[in-house]
Amino acid sequence: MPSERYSGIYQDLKEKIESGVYKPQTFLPSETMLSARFKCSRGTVRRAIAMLAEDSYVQSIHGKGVVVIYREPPANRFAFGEIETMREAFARNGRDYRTKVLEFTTLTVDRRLSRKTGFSEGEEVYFIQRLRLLDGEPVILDNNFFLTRIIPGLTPEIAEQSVYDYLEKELGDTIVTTKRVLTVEEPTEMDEKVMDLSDCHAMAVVTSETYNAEGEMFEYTQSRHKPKYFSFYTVARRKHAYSADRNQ
Amino acid sequence: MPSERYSGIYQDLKEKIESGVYKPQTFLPSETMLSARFKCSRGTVRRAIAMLAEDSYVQSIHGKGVVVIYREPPANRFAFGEIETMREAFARNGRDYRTKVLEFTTLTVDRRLSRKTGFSEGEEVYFIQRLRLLDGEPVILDNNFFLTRIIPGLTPEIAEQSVYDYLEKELGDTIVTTKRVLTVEEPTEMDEKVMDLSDCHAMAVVTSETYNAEGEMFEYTQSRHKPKYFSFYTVARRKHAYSADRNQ
DNA sequence: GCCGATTTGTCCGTATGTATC
DNA sequence: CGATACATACGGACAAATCGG
Repeated sequence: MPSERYSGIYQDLKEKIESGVYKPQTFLPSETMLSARFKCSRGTVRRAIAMLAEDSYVQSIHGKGVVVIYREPPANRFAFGEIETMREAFARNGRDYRTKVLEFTTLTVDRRLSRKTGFSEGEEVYFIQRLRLLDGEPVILDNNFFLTRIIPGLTPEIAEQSVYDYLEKELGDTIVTTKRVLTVEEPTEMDEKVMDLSDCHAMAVVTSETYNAEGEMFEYTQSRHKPKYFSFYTVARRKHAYSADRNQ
Repeated sequence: MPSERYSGIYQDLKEKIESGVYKPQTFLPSETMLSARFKCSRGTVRRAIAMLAEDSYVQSIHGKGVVVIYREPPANRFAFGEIETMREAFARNGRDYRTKVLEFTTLTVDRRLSRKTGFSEGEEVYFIQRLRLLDGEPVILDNNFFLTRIIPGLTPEIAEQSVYDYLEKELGDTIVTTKRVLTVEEPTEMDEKVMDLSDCHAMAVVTSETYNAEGEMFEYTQSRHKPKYFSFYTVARRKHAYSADRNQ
Protein backbone atom coordinates (compact mmCIF):
# COMPACT_ATOMS: atom_id res chain seq x y z
CA MET A 1 0.00 0.00 0.00
CA PRO A 2 1.33 3.40 -0.90
CA SER A 3 0.84 5.32 2.31
CA GLU A 4 3.65 7.73 1.50
CA ARG A 5 3.14 11.41 2.03
CA TYR A 6 3.10 12.26 -1.67
CA SER A 7 0.39 9.79 -2.65
CA GLY A 8 -1.78 10.96 0.21
CA ILE A 9 -1.48 14.50 -1.04
CA TYR A 10 -2.07 13.32 -4.60
CA GLN A 11 -5.27 11.55 -3.54
CA ASP A 12 -6.46 14.51 -1.53
CA LEU A 13 -5.98 16.97 -4.37
CA LYS A 14 -7.44 14.55 -6.89
CA GLU A 15 -10.62 14.17 -4.89
CA LYS A 16 -10.89 17.91 -4.41
CA ILE A 17 -10.63 18.37 -8.17
CA GLU A 18 -13.14 15.65 -8.97
CA SER A 19 -15.62 17.00 -6.44
CA GLY A 20 -15.26 20.52 -7.76
CA VAL A 21 -13.47 22.14 -4.84
CA TYR A 22 -10.86 23.17 -7.38
CA LYS A 23 -12.63 23.99 -10.62
CA PRO A 24 -11.44 23.75 -14.24
CA GLN A 25 -9.53 26.79 -15.49
CA THR A 26 -8.69 27.91 -11.96
CA PHE A 27 -5.36 27.72 -10.15
CA LEU A 28 -4.47 25.45 -7.29
CA PRO A 29 -3.02 27.14 -4.20
CA SER A 30 0.69 27.79 -4.75
CA GLU A 31 3.18 25.06 -3.98
CA THR A 32 4.42 26.91 -0.91
CA MET A 33 0.84 27.35 0.31
CA LEU A 34 0.16 23.65 -0.15
CA SER A 35 3.38 22.56 1.51
CA ALA A 36 2.43 24.69 4.51
CA ARG A 37 -1.08 23.27 4.53
CA PHE A 38 0.08 19.65 4.28
CA LYS A 39 3.06 20.31 6.57
CA CYS A 40 5.54 18.87 4.14
CA SER A 41 8.36 20.04 1.91
CA ARG A 42 7.70 21.77 -1.36
CA GLY A 43 9.29 18.85 -3.17
CA THR A 44 6.66 16.47 -1.87
CA VAL A 45 3.85 18.73 -3.03
CA ARG A 46 5.55 19.05 -6.41
CA ARG A 47 5.61 15.31 -6.75
CA ALA A 48 1.91 15.00 -6.06
CA ILE A 49 1.26 17.73 -8.62
CA ALA A 50 3.46 15.95 -11.16
CA MET A 51 1.28 12.86 -10.73
CA LEU A 52 -1.86 14.89 -11.26
CA ALA A 53 -0.29 16.36 -14.40
CA GLU A 54 0.44 12.82 -15.55
CA ASP A 55 -3.26 12.07 -15.20
CA SER A 56 -4.08 15.27 -17.07
CA TYR A 57 -5.85 16.68 -14.05
CA VAL A 58 -3.67 19.79 -13.93
CA GLN A 59 -1.04 21.64 -15.86
CA SER A 60 1.78 23.72 -14.40
CA ILE A 61 2.55 27.10 -15.89
CA HIS A 62 5.96 28.53 -15.12
CA GLY A 63 5.74 31.71 -13.10
CA LYS A 64 1.98 31.60 -12.82
CA GLY A 65 0.67 28.54 -11.08
CA VAL A 66 -1.01 25.19 -11.60
CA VAL A 67 -4.23 25.14 -13.63
CA VAL A 68 -6.93 22.52 -13.28
CA ILE A 69 -7.79 20.97 -16.66
CA TYR A 70 -9.90 18.08 -15.42
CA ARG A 71 -13.20 17.48 -17.17
CA GLU A 72 -15.81 14.92 -16.17
CA PRO A 73 -15.24 11.96 -18.49
CA PRO A 74 -18.23 10.56 -20.42
CA ALA A 75 -19.77 7.54 -18.73
CA ASN A 76 -19.56 3.98 -20.02
CA ARG A 77 -16.05 4.29 -21.27
CA PHE A 78 -13.27 1.79 -20.87
CA ALA A 79 -10.09 3.39 -19.65
CA PHE A 80 -7.72 1.17 -21.55
CA GLY A 81 -5.10 3.86 -21.30
CA GLU A 82 -4.44 2.46 -17.88
CA ILE A 83 -3.76 -1.13 -17.17
CA GLU A 84 -6.80 -2.89 -15.95
CA THR A 85 -8.17 -6.31 -16.55
CA MET A 86 -11.23 -6.94 -18.67
CA ARG A 87 -12.92 -7.93 -15.47
CA GLU A 88 -12.15 -4.62 -13.83
CA ALA A 89 -13.20 -2.65 -16.90
CA PHE A 90 -16.52 -4.38 -17.30
CA ALA A 91 -17.28 -4.55 -13.60
CA ARG A 92 -16.78 -0.83 -13.47
CA ASN A 93 -19.53 -0.58 -16.06
CA GLY A 94 -21.82 -2.82 -14.02
CA ARG A 95 -22.39 -5.54 -16.59
CA ASP A 96 -22.50 -9.32 -16.42
CA TYR A 97 -19.23 -10.60 -17.66
CA ARG A 98 -18.13 -14.16 -18.41
CA THR A 99 -15.15 -15.88 -19.91
CA LYS A 100 -15.22 -19.08 -21.97
CA VAL A 101 -11.93 -20.86 -22.51
CA LEU A 102 -11.84 -22.21 -26.07
CA GLU A 103 -8.30 -23.50 -26.06
CA PHE A 104 -5.65 -24.20 -23.48
CA THR A 105 -2.36 -25.76 -24.55
CA THR A 106 1.38 -25.39 -24.12
CA LEU A 107 3.69 -24.72 -27.06
CA THR A 108 7.37 -24.40 -27.69
CA VAL A 109 8.25 -21.13 -29.41
CA ASP A 110 9.50 -21.74 -32.95
CA ARG A 111 11.02 -19.23 -35.35
CA ARG A 112 7.71 -18.02 -36.71
CA LEU A 113 6.12 -17.53 -33.31
CA SER A 114 9.28 -15.89 -32.06
CA ARG A 115 9.16 -13.24 -34.77
CA LYS A 116 5.51 -12.60 -34.07
CA THR A 117 5.68 -12.46 -30.29
CA GLY A 118 9.25 -11.52 -29.49
CA PHE A 119 9.72 -14.53 -27.23
CA SER A 120 12.99 -16.40 -27.61
CA GLU A 121 12.96 -19.59 -29.64
CA GLY A 122 12.72 -22.66 -27.47
CA GLU A 123 10.82 -20.92 -24.66
CA GLU A 124 7.71 -22.70 -23.51
CA VAL A 125 4.41 -20.83 -23.47
CA TYR A 126 0.78 -21.40 -22.68
CA PHE A 127 -1.48 -20.65 -25.60
CA ILE A 128 -4.91 -19.68 -24.37
CA GLN A 129 -7.84 -18.66 -26.49
CA ARG A 130 -10.70 -17.11 -24.62
CA LEU A 131 -14.05 -15.65 -25.53
CA ARG A 132 -15.29 -12.73 -23.46
CA LEU A 133 -19.03 -12.49 -23.05
CA LEU A 134 -20.86 -9.37 -21.99
CA ASP A 135 -24.42 -10.13 -20.91
CA GLY A 136 -24.11 -13.33 -22.91
CA GLU A 137 -22.96 -11.68 -26.10
CA PRO A 138 -19.45 -12.43 -27.37
CA VAL A 139 -17.50 -9.18 -27.51
CA ILE A 140 -13.82 -10.08 -27.37
CA LEU A 141 -11.72 -12.95 -28.62
CA ASP A 142 -8.44 -13.15 -26.71
CA ASN A 143 -5.34 -14.97 -27.91
CA ASN A 144 -2.84 -15.14 -25.07
CA PHE A 145 0.70 -16.39 -24.92
CA PHE A 146 2.15 -16.61 -21.41
CA LEU A 147 5.66 -17.75 -20.51
CA THR A 148 5.28 -20.91 -18.43
CA ARG A 149 8.55 -20.01 -16.75
CA ILE A 150 6.96 -16.91 -15.19
CA ILE A 151 3.47 -18.26 -14.62
CA PRO A 152 3.85 -21.90 -13.58
CA GLY A 153 0.78 -23.88 -12.68
CA LEU A 154 -1.70 -22.09 -14.87
CA THR A 155 -4.92 -24.02 -15.45
CA PRO A 156 -8.05 -23.56 -17.58
CA GLU A 157 -9.90 -22.82 -14.35
CA ILE A 158 -7.58 -19.94 -13.57
CA ALA A 159 -7.79 -18.74 -17.17
CA GLU A 160 -11.54 -18.62 -16.77
CA GLN A 161 -11.08 -16.27 -13.84
CA SER A 162 -8.23 -13.77 -14.01
CA VAL A 163 -4.68 -14.66 -14.93
CA TYR A 164 -3.44 -11.36 -13.57
CA ASP A 165 -5.05 -11.96 -10.19
CA TYR A 166 -3.32 -15.34 -10.07
CA LEU A 167 -0.01 -13.78 -11.00
CA GLU A 168 -0.26 -10.99 -8.46
CA LYS A 169 -2.00 -12.67 -5.55
CA GLU A 170 -0.74 -16.23 -5.78
CA LEU A 171 2.69 -15.79 -7.30
CA GLY A 172 3.35 -12.37 -5.77
CA ASP A 173 4.59 -10.98 -9.04
CA THR A 174 3.68 -7.50 -10.19
CA ILE A 175 2.61 -6.35 -13.60
CA VAL A 176 4.25 -3.08 -14.36
CA THR A 177 4.25 -2.11 -18.00
CA THR A 178 2.11 -2.87 -21.01
CA LYS A 179 2.85 -1.78 -24.56
CA ARG A 180 -0.11 -1.81 -26.90
CA VAL A 181 -0.63 -1.44 -30.60
CA LEU A 182 -4.10 -0.92 -31.91
CA THR A 183 -5.21 -1.65 -35.44
CA VAL A 184 -8.42 -2.31 -37.31
CA GLU A 185 -8.59 -5.53 -39.27
CA GLU A 186 -10.98 -7.67 -41.24
CA PRO A 187 -12.64 -10.47 -39.34
CA THR A 188 -10.96 -13.85 -39.63
CA GLU A 189 -12.84 -17.10 -40.11
CA MET A 190 -12.39 -17.74 -36.42
CA ASP A 191 -13.92 -14.35 -35.62
CA GLU A 192 -16.92 -15.11 -37.83
CA LYS A 193 -17.32 -18.52 -36.26
CA VAL A 194 -17.35 -17.55 -32.59
CA MET A 195 -18.21 -13.88 -32.42
CA ASP A 196 -21.67 -13.66 -33.96
CA LEU A 197 -20.71 -10.69 -36.09
CA SER A 198 -23.93 -10.11 -38.06
CA ASP A 199 -23.58 -6.75 -39.80
CA CYS A 200 -20.14 -5.81 -38.62
CA HIS A 201 -17.24 -6.05 -41.01
CA ALA A 202 -14.19 -5.14 -38.99
CA MET A 203 -12.49 -5.89 -35.71
CA ALA A 204 -10.56 -3.64 -33.36
CA VAL A 205 -7.35 -5.50 -32.62
CA VAL A 206 -5.23 -4.74 -29.58
CA THR A 207 -1.83 -6.37 -29.58
CA SER A 208 -0.05 -6.08 -26.28
CA GLU A 209 3.17 -7.01 -24.57
CA THR A 210 3.26 -7.10 -20.79
CA TYR A 211 6.30 -6.89 -18.55
CA ASN A 212 6.65 -7.87 -14.92
CA ALA A 213 8.63 -6.09 -12.22
CA GLU A 214 11.80 -7.86 -13.34
CA GLY A 215 11.47 -6.22 -16.72
CA GLU A 216 10.78 -9.53 -18.43
CA MET A 217 8.13 -9.72 -21.11
CA PHE A 218 6.00 -12.64 -20.03
CA GLU A 219 2.84 -12.08 -22.04
CA TYR A 220 1.99 -11.50 -25.65
CA THR A 221 -1.67 -11.06 -26.38
CA GLN A 222 -3.87 -10.26 -29.30
CA SER A 223 -7.37 -9.17 -28.35
CA ARG A 224 -9.94 -8.96 -31.10
CA HIS A 225 -12.82 -6.69 -30.15
CA LYS A 226 -16.25 -6.33 -31.66
CA PRO A 227 -16.33 -2.63 -32.56
CA LYS A 228 -19.71 -1.96 -31.00
CA TYR A 229 -18.34 -2.42 -27.51
CA PHE A 230 -14.90 -1.08 -28.12
CA SER A 231 -13.51 2.20 -26.90
CA PHE A 232 -9.97 3.11 -26.07
CA TYR A 233 -9.01 6.11 -23.99
CA THR A 234 -5.57 7.63 -23.75
CA VAL A 235 -3.83 10.83 -22.77
CA ALA A 236 -0.68 12.21 -24.32
CA ARG A 237 1.52 15.00 -23.11
CA ARG A 238 3.89 16.90 -25.36
CA LYS A 239 7.41 16.02 -24.38
CA HIS A 240 9.80 18.84 -25.04
CA ALA A 241 7.75 21.74 -26.27
CA TYR A 242 10.24 24.22 -27.58
CA SER A 243 10.05 27.82 -26.48
CA ALA A 244 8.58 29.96 -29.19
CA ASP A 245 10.32 32.94 -30.72
CA ARG A 246 8.27 35.95 -29.85
CA ASN A 247 10.23 38.44 -31.98
CA GLN A 248 10.36 41.17 -29.40
CA MET B 1 16.02 24.20 -25.87
CA PRO B 2 16.07 21.94 -22.87
CA SER B 3 19.75 21.98 -21.95
CA GLU B 4 19.12 21.11 -18.34
CA ARG B 5 21.33 18.54 -16.70
CA TYR B 6 18.61 15.93 -16.36
CA SER B 7 17.53 15.97 -20.01
CA GLY B 8 21.13 15.70 -21.12
CA ILE B 9 21.56 12.63 -18.97
CA TYR B 10 18.22 11.29 -20.18
CA GLN B 11 19.30 11.70 -23.81
CA ASP B 12 22.67 10.14 -23.16
CA LEU B 13 21.23 7.06 -21.48
CA LYS B 14 18.48 6.79 -24.06
CA GLU B 15 20.97 6.72 -26.91
CA LYS B 16 23.13 4.18 -25.11
CA ILE B 17 20.09 1.95 -24.71
CA GLU B 18 18.98 2.35 -28.32
CA SER B 19 22.45 1.64 -29.61
CA GLY B 20 22.80 -1.41 -27.43
CA VAL B 21 25.44 -0.21 -25.01
CA TYR B 22 22.96 -1.14 -22.30
CA LYS B 23 21.15 -4.29 -23.42
CA PRO B 24 17.64 -5.52 -22.60
CA GLN B 25 17.33 -7.52 -19.37
CA THR B 26 20.55 -6.02 -18.00
CA PHE B 27 20.99 -3.45 -15.27
CA LEU B 28 22.10 0.13 -15.70
CA PRO B 29 25.00 1.22 -13.52
CA SER B 30 23.68 2.09 -10.05
CA GLU B 31 22.34 5.57 -9.39
CA THR B 32 25.38 6.46 -7.30
CA MET B 33 27.70 5.23 -10.05
CA LEU B 34 25.87 7.31 -12.62
CA SER B 35 25.78 10.42 -10.45
CA ALA B 36 29.55 10.10 -10.04
CA ARG B 37 30.04 9.57 -13.77
CA PHE B 38 27.86 12.52 -14.75
CA LYS B 39 29.16 14.60 -11.85
CA CYS B 40 25.70 15.45 -10.59
CA SER B 41 23.48 14.65 -7.64
CA ARG B 42 21.72 11.35 -7.35
CA GLY B 43 18.40 13.18 -7.59
CA THR B 44 19.23 14.39 -11.08
CA VAL B 45 20.10 10.89 -12.24
CA ARG B 46 16.89 9.60 -10.70
CA ARG B 47 14.93 12.14 -12.66
CA ALA B 48 16.51 11.07 -15.94
CA ILE B 49 15.77 7.46 -15.05
CA ALA B 50 12.18 8.37 -14.22
CA MET B 51 11.83 9.81 -17.72
CA LEU B 52 13.24 6.66 -19.26
CA ALA B 53 10.78 4.63 -17.20
CA GLU B 54 8.04 6.88 -18.52
CA ASP B 55 9.11 5.94 -22.04
CA SER B 56 9.23 2.28 -21.01
CA TYR B 57 12.93 2.10 -21.70
CA VAL B 58 13.76 0.94 -18.18
CA GLN B 59 12.17 -0.24 -14.98
CA SER B 60 13.44 0.29 -11.46
CA ILE B 61 13.47 -2.61 -9.05
CA HIS B 62 13.71 -1.70 -5.40
CA GLY B 63 16.92 -2.93 -3.84
CA LYS B 64 18.24 -4.43 -7.06
CA GLY B 65 18.76 -1.91 -9.79
CA VAL B 66 17.32 -0.48 -12.99
CA VAL B 67 16.56 -2.99 -15.76
CA VAL B 68 16.53 -2.12 -19.42
CA ILE B 69 13.25 -3.22 -21.02
CA TYR B 70 13.61 -1.44 -24.34
CA ARG B 71 12.89 -3.43 -27.45
CA GLU B 72 13.34 -2.24 -31.01
CA PRO B 73 9.89 -1.10 -32.12
CA PRO B 74 8.48 -2.46 -35.40
CA ALA B 75 9.03 -0.06 -38.30
CA ASN B 76 6.30 1.84 -40.08
CA ARG B 77 4.33 2.50 -36.97
CA PHE B 78 2.70 5.74 -35.96
CA ALA B 79 3.56 6.74 -32.43
CA PHE B 80 0.18 8.25 -31.64
CA GLY B 81 0.82 7.62 -27.98
CA GLU B 82 2.73 10.84 -28.15
CA ILE B 83 1.54 14.09 -29.58
CA GLU B 84 2.79 14.63 -33.04
CA THR B 85 1.26 16.17 -36.08
CA MET B 86 0.13 14.13 -39.07
CA ARG B 87 2.93 15.77 -40.96
CA GLU B 88 5.54 14.62 -38.45
CA ALA B 89 4.13 11.11 -38.34
CA PHE B 90 4.04 10.65 -42.09
CA ALA B 91 7.33 12.39 -42.74
CA ARG B 92 8.94 10.01 -40.30
CA ASN B 93 7.69 7.22 -42.48
CA GLY B 94 9.12 8.84 -45.59
CA ARG B 95 5.94 9.20 -47.59
CA ASP B 96 4.45 11.91 -49.73
CA TYR B 97 1.80 13.61 -47.70
CA ARG B 98 -0.75 16.23 -48.74
CA THR B 99 -3.72 17.96 -47.23
CA LYS B 100 -6.84 19.07 -49.07
CA VAL B 101 -9.12 21.52 -47.30
CA LEU B 102 -12.73 20.57 -48.03
CA GLU B 103 -14.41 23.06 -45.76
CA PHE B 104 -13.39 26.13 -43.83
CA THR B 105 -16.02 28.14 -41.95
CA THR B 106 -16.66 29.78 -38.61
CA LEU B 107 -19.52 28.73 -36.37
CA THR B 108 -21.03 29.81 -33.10
CA VAL B 109 -21.29 26.95 -30.62
CA ASP B 110 -24.92 26.00 -29.96
CA ARG B 111 -26.27 23.61 -27.37
CA ARG B 112 -25.85 20.53 -29.51
CA LEU B 113 -22.29 21.33 -30.52
CA SER B 114 -21.49 22.27 -26.95
CA ARG B 115 -22.54 18.87 -25.67
CA LYS B 116 -20.53 17.15 -28.35
CA THR B 117 -17.35 19.18 -28.08
CA GLY B 118 -17.34 20.53 -24.56
CA PHE B 119 -16.95 24.12 -25.76
CA SER B 120 -19.12 26.70 -24.02
CA GLU B 121 -22.25 27.85 -25.83
CA GLY B 122 -21.71 31.10 -27.66
CA GLU B 123 -18.01 30.53 -28.27
CA GLU B 124 -16.88 31.03 -31.83
CA VAL B 125 -15.01 28.24 -33.58
CA TYR B 126 -13.48 27.45 -36.92
CA PHE B 127 -14.88 24.31 -38.47
CA ILE B 128 -12.36 22.76 -40.80
CA GLN B 129 -12.76 19.59 -42.76
CA ARG B 130 -9.60 18.23 -44.28
CA LEU B 131 -8.67 15.23 -46.32
CA ARG B 132 -5.24 13.72 -45.72
CA LEU B 133 -3.62 12.12 -48.73
CA LEU B 134 -0.75 9.67 -48.53
CA ASP B 135 0.92 9.21 -51.90
CA GLY B 136 -2.28 10.54 -53.42
CA GLU B 137 -4.58 8.14 -51.63
CA PRO B 138 -7.08 9.55 -49.14
CA VAL B 139 -6.36 8.03 -45.74
CA ILE B 140 -7.79 10.36 -43.13
CA LEU B 141 -10.79 12.65 -42.94
CA ASP B 142 -10.30 15.30 -40.27
CA ASN B 143 -13.08 17.30 -38.69
CA ASN B 144 -11.56 20.08 -36.61
CA PHE B 145 -13.10 22.63 -34.32
CA PHE B 146 -10.68 25.34 -33.15
CA LEU B 147 -11.52 28.22 -30.80
CA THR B 148 -11.06 31.43 -32.81
CA ARG B 149 -10.25 33.16 -29.54
CA ILE B 150 -7.07 31.10 -29.17
CA ILE B 151 -6.12 30.80 -32.84
CA PRO B 152 -7.02 34.12 -34.46
CA GLY B 153 -6.21 34.67 -38.11
CA LEU B 154 -6.46 31.09 -39.24
CA THR B 155 -6.82 30.70 -43.01
CA PRO B 156 -7.42 27.81 -45.42
CA GLU B 157 -3.80 28.22 -46.50
CA ILE B 158 -2.58 27.63 -42.97
CA ALA B 159 -4.99 24.73 -42.56
CA GLU B 160 -3.43 23.20 -45.63
CA GLN B 161 -0.08 23.33 -43.91
CA SER B 162 0.04 22.76 -40.17
CA VAL B 163 -2.25 24.47 -37.70
CA TYR B 164 -0.01 23.41 -34.83
CA ASP B 165 3.04 24.97 -36.43
CA TYR B 166 1.08 28.20 -36.83
CA LEU B 167 -0.04 28.05 -33.22
CA GLU B 168 3.39 27.37 -31.84
CA LYS B 169 5.63 29.35 -34.16
CA GLU B 170 3.44 32.33 -35.03
CA LEU B 171 1.30 32.71 -31.95
CA GLY B 172 3.88 31.44 -29.48
CA ASP B 173 1.38 29.18 -27.80
CA THR B 174 2.23 25.67 -26.72
CA ILE B 175 0.29 22.46 -26.98
CA VAL B 176 0.66 20.46 -23.84
CA THR B 177 -1.98 17.81 -23.40
CA THR B 178 -4.20 15.78 -25.67
CA LYS B 179 -6.94 13.43 -24.54
CA ARG B 180 -8.00 10.86 -27.09
CA VAL B 181 -10.78 8.34 -27.44
CA LEU B 182 -10.59 5.72 -30.10
CA THR B 183 -13.53 3.83 -31.53
CA VAL B 184 -14.37 1.83 -34.63
CA GLU B 185 -17.40 2.98 -36.56
CA GLU B 186 -19.24 2.35 -39.78
CA PRO B 187 -18.37 4.65 -42.67
CA THR B 188 -20.66 7.64 -43.11
CA GLU B 189 -21.92 8.86 -46.46
CA MET B 190 -19.26 11.52 -46.34
CA ASP B 191 -16.59 8.88 -45.75
CA GLU B 192 -17.83 6.88 -48.74
CA LYS B 193 -17.91 9.97 -50.90
CA VAL B 194 -14.39 11.28 -50.31
CA MET B 195 -12.34 8.38 -49.03
CA ASP B 196 -12.44 5.84 -51.84
CA LEU B 197 -13.22 3.00 -49.46
CA SER B 198 -13.54 0.08 -51.90
CA ASP B 199 -13.56 -3.10 -49.83
CA CYS B 200 -13.28 -1.59 -46.41
CA HIS B 201 -16.30 -1.45 -44.16
CA ALA B 202 -15.20 0.36 -41.05
CA MET B 203 -13.34 3.45 -39.95
CA ALA B 204 -10.98 3.98 -37.04
CA VAL B 205 -12.19 7.13 -35.34
CA VAL B 206 -9.97 9.18 -33.06
CA THR B 207 -11.74 11.86 -31.08
CA SER B 208 -9.38 14.24 -29.37
CA GLU B 209 -9.35 17.28 -27.13
CA THR B 210 -6.26 19.44 -27.05
CA TYR B 211 -5.17 21.88 -24.36
CA ASN B 212 -2.67 24.71 -24.57
CA ALA B 213 -0.20 25.78 -21.91
CA GLU B 214 -2.89 27.84 -20.19
CA GLY B 215 -4.90 24.71 -19.63
CA GLU B 216 -7.62 25.81 -22.03
CA MET B 217 -9.15 23.31 -24.38
CA PHE B 218 -8.92 25.00 -27.75
CA GLU B 219 -9.39 22.09 -30.12
CA TYR B 220 -11.91 19.34 -30.59
CA THR B 221 -11.21 16.99 -33.44
CA GLN B 222 -12.62 13.86 -34.93
CA SER B 223 -10.24 12.05 -37.25
CA ARG B 224 -11.65 9.26 -39.37
CA HIS B 225 -8.93 6.88 -40.51
CA LYS B 226 -8.98 4.30 -43.24
CA PRO B 227 -8.05 1.14 -41.31
CA LYS B 228 -5.38 0.00 -43.76
CA TYR B 229 -3.09 2.86 -42.77
CA PHE B 230 -4.09 3.08 -39.17
CA SER B 231 -2.05 2.04 -36.19
CA PHE B 232 -2.09 3.40 -32.69
CA TYR B 233 0.69 2.81 -30.20
CA THR B 234 0.53 3.38 -26.47
CA VAL B 235 2.22 2.39 -23.26
CA ALA B 236 0.59 1.99 -19.88
CA ARG B 237 2.08 1.50 -16.47
CA ARG B 238 0.32 -0.13 -13.57
CA LYS B 239 -1.11 2.19 -10.92
CA HIS B 240 1.23 4.79 -9.60
CA ALA B 241 3.95 2.37 -8.76
CA TYR B 242 6.20 5.06 -10.09
CA SER B 243 9.90 5.15 -9.72
CA ALA B 244 9.49 8.79 -10.53
CA ASP B 245 11.14 11.41 -8.44
CA ARG B 246 10.19 14.76 -9.68
CA ASN B 247 11.15 16.75 -6.66
CA GLN B 248 14.64 16.03 -5.39
C1' DG C 1 10.76 49.73 -19.46
C1' DC C 2 12.37 48.61 -15.00
C1' DC C 3 11.85 46.67 -10.40
C1' DG C 4 10.23 43.73 -6.94
C1' DA C 5 7.01 40.11 -5.36
C1' DT C 6 5.22 35.73 -6.45
C1' DT C 7 5.42 31.22 -8.50
C1' DT C 8 7.23 27.40 -10.81
C1' DG C 9 11.73 24.96 -12.46
C1' DT C 10 16.27 23.01 -11.51
C1' DC C 11 19.81 21.23 -8.59
C1' DC C 12 22.31 20.08 -4.56
C1' DG C 13 23.49 17.74 -0.08
C1' DT C 14 21.89 15.01 3.48
C1' DA C 15 19.26 11.80 6.17
C1' DT C 16 16.51 7.85 6.71
C1' DG C 17 13.67 3.90 5.20
C1' DT C 18 13.30 -0.49 2.85
C1' DA C 19 14.28 -4.30 -0.31
C1' DT C 20 17.82 -7.51 -2.17
C1' DC C 21 21.57 -10.41 -1.81
C1' DC D 1 24.22 -9.71 9.59
C1' DG D 2 26.29 -6.17 6.62
C1' DA D 3 26.77 -4.07 2.08
C1' DT D 4 24.45 -2.35 -1.76
C1' DA D 5 20.68 -0.22 -4.23
C1' DC D 6 16.52 2.09 -4.82
C1' DA D 7 12.61 5.11 -2.36
C1' DT D 8 11.08 8.93 0.28
C1' DA D 9 11.58 13.32 2.37
C1' DC D 10 13.60 17.62 3.87
C1' DG D 11 15.70 22.19 3.45
C1' DG D 12 18.21 25.43 1.01
C1' DA D 13 19.74 27.91 -3.04
C1' DC D 14 19.24 30.05 -7.35
C1' DA D 15 17.19 30.45 -12.12
C1' DA D 16 13.39 31.77 -15.01
C1' DA D 17 8.76 33.29 -16.03
C1' DT D 18 4.79 36.24 -14.84
C1' DC D 19 2.50 40.21 -13.33
C1' DG D 20 1.56 44.48 -11.18
C1' DG D 21 3.03 49.04 -9.91
